[in-house]
Amino acid sequence: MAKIIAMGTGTKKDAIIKKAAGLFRQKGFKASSMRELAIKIGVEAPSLYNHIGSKSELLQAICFKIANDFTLHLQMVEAQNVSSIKKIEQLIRFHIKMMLLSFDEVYVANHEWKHLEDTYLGNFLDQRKNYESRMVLLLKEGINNKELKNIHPHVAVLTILSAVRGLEFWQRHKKEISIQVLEENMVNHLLNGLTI
Amino acid sequence: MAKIIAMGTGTKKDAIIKKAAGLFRQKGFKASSMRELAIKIGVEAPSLYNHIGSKSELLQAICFKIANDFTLHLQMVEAQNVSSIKKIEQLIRFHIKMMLLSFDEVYVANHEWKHLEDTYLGNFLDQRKNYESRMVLLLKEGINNKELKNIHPHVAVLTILSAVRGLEFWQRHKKEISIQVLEENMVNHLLNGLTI
DNA sequence: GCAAAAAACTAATATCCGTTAGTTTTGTAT
DNA sequence: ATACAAAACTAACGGATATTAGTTTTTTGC
Repeated sequence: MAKIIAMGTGTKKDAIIKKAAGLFRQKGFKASSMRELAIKIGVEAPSLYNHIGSKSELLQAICFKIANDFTLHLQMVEAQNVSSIKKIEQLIRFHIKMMLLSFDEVYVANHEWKHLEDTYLGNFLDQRKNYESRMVLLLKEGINNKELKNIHPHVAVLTILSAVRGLEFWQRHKKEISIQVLEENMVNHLLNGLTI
Repeated sequence: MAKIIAMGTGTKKDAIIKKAAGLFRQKGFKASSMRELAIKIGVEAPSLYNHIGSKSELLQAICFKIANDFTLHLQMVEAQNVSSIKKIEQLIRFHIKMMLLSFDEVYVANHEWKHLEDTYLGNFLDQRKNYESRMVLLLKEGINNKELKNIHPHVAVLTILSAVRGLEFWQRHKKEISIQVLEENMVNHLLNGLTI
């Protein structure tokens, strides 16, 4: 019947992964069936296997693409010669942008990584842990430089990462709040607090 | 074989719900099977149906119990005659306590509500929305009273709720960080920020 | 101790799932 | 036009799932 790849660039596999991200986000990995995915693409389920190896492979592709994006960005920020506070601000803004530009993928990486196969699961969690640790280092640096209060850096990282992750709920309020307002408010809140 | 209810108070159904919360948190609702749950309880799967109506009912019980706890607490706080900032602080501390004391249940309510049946799903989301709105009102009150900066109250609520929800990750760092340190740091961060 | 009720068990059903096998259609390069 | 490759299709399989029916065991109240 119809060809999978509609137009533009990117392989057919990429098109499937993109649709899978949308489906997995909406229904969850386990509750998403290959038959459903096939319908979304306009094809019978077995036809998908001409392009992909397995359902699991789709989840892997999504999770590791996102993990890689964040790791690469962190590397770039670390190499800069600016204040710790500027570095942290950049990380926050990048998280916000990623959540807005690659919502489905980030959401899936955040929520469905549990269902990665064991070997990939370990790898994924290691990458997360590593990212977190390096972010703690940045916070410690800021505390030592007296740029930041003497807070518990690990808790602060937890708070920041959780807050930006929560932007997934912002999708509900898209119409009421612009990206700019959102970004400035959240950065300001996380860095400077609520109190006067 | 063995009887389901081991000891102490609470009906047999309660015992099943409690174990279900643990299983659903660990594996996710869809990936959790009634057979697995039965094993955890030490019984054959069909025996569960002497005490519960369906798998879905378990999820409903968990989600609405938690939603109710939060709504009741909010009601109590609203009725108090204290500053807005004190009220918000109480909410934050309650979220932290709930996350630590009823981890499985809160986690499931936060992550698995998607799989509620349609009629319950709407009800659940309404309750969440209502909670959020009333929290926004508290923030607005604080801004009007000049207790708080002139931030966007909706974004601030989003940030706070996301940050406390992120305490689920704290389970990984239980040994390194005490509850008290965690609570004081997070409250301070969310209210007063990181910068000096 | 005995009857009634509660709760366990075994067996089975219908449904859905990811995936494979084998075949046919479609697209492409000469 | 034709041969080859890519990608679609249909049919089907083996396994897992929630749940029901029917039966037996266990507990409880007197």
